[in-house]
Amino acid sequence: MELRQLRYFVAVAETGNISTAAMKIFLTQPALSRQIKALETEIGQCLLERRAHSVHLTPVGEGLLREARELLQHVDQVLDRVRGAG
Amino acid sequence: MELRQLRYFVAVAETGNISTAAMKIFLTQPALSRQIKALETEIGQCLLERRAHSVHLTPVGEGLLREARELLQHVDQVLDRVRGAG
DNA sequence: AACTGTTACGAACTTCGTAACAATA
DNA sequence: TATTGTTACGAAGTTCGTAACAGTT
Repeated sequence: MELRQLRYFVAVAETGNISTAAMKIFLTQPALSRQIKALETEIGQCLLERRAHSVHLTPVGEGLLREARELLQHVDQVLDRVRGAG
Repeated sequence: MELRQLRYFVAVAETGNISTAAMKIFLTQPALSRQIKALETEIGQCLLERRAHSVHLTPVGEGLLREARELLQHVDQVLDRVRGAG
């Protein structure tokens, strides 16, 4: 699991739509779609219900969204602390 | 900052020696040396004092070691929870 | 001389973007 | 038909290993 994938997933979850999320993070739809799928494969769980004009988080996806946000905040904390330690 | 780099850094910190750490994680010395240096560059802080037959953590490095361990535990927690959520 | 870490360069791997496709309103 | 997500394939970027180097005991 890579931090990049978690950041991508959060973007999709917040947008509810892969295309728009891809634009927000300066990526193309296919690249984003692939990374989300890779994350699902590694976790072994379905994170999104693919619908016609949007994607909807599964319960597992909702859980991961909360966890991912906390984890990414944690990463930022670490960076801030270490950079400030100089 | 990548999780991979944090894992590499923890390995070096625990071993006190890049060569041995590299073997433990099935990597070569140059690859490990580069990634540690890249981490230092990104953080903007020196993490290791390079000595003759070993490396020694700077105070900043000691701090990052604690933070990195916590963060990597956090990552494992997230994976366990999400995988168990199925 | 034997051990450490670093730098240079080409190979392997991963991710990316474009193009073509499938599905739904 | 217009919008969405997915799959295929070659290009770009990153990491890796080998080789050559520099420093310390």
